[in-house]
Amino acid sequence: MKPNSLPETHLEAWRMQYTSFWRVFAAIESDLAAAGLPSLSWYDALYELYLAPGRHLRMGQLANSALLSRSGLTRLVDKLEKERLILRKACPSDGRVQHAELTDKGVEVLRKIWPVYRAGITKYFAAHLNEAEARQVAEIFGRIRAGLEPTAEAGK
Amino acid sequence: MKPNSLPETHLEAWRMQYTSFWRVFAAIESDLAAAGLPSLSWYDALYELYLAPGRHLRMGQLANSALLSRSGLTRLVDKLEKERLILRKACPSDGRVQHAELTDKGVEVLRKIWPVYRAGITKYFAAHLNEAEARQVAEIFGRIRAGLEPTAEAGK
DNA sequence: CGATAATATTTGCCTACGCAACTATTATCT
DNA sequence: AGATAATAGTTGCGTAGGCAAATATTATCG
Repeated sequence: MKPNSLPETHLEAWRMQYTSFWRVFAAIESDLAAAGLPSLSWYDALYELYLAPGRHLRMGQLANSALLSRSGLTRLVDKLEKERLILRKACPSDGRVQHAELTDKGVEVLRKIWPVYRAGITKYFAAHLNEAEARQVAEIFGRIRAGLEPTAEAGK
Repeated sequence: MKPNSLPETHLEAWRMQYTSFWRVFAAIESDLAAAGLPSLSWYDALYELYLAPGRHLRMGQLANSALLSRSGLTRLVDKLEKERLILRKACPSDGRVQHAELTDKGVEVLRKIWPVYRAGITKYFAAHLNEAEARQVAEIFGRIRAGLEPTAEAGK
């Protein structure tokens, strides 16, 4: 597709996705706040650590996974560390590197957030999709995401 | 769908949309900044005014359309007004109401932003969808959005 | 081996934006 | 009409997060 060619249908798809995303996102954040829980950025970071082997990641990797800039991640990790949800560990083999490691308390918090987050995803998003549509959305947005993976920048 | 029932497929759809949205959004914002252009929040507000009959809207309506809180919109309008892209007009029939009205200079700025925005949508988003998929995405996210329209809150 | 470049993280500074409180105006109730 | 409630917008204040510069460490090149 040429860079200046954007069919009306595709533009409409973008617009719908754009506005619906913001509304769903705001609704979920609002539910979390109402339940006295931390916001999605905390969840994202904790969850990425939860998935990581050994429950730890380098700061830079975590920044990428958690969709933050490096400086943004540093501040977030400061707060998570102050709450003892993660801890920083210097890397023995490379003095420049810090690892963020999920604590048991961090796992607990993940488990507290998830029911509210899941209910929000269900109510605001999933309730409007049937099974086939969900599969298609996952596939389509998987493709879109793959076009922008940080590692794909090599061929730039 | 029960609020605690979230099939794996639907969750995967959410995750893909979530991360791909943030990446595409960041890429477009980055392109705009690199071109010395204002960010999408400016575009959104100006464009909503452009669409509105008479090219003006009440502050509250504009806040909804532009996906901002009322206070956030007030600050944004302050900046747009300072750049003469819009102007505030008191409503003659209701002293509480202010209208934001798009100026010709505002239209010009919209026209400057659009090519870069369009190229970003095309490259990062639309290039990965065929026609049928685009139609489906528009329809699905239209449904999702409809579930969260501010006006739909009445039945709450 | 020493100078220079590259890399990982942090810090200074700035902007965007939300919530709650405030002001001004209009609607409602008696 | 007068008191009270509702509504529209703005402002005070706080937090999140980005960019560019600073720092610390490691890799590379002569």
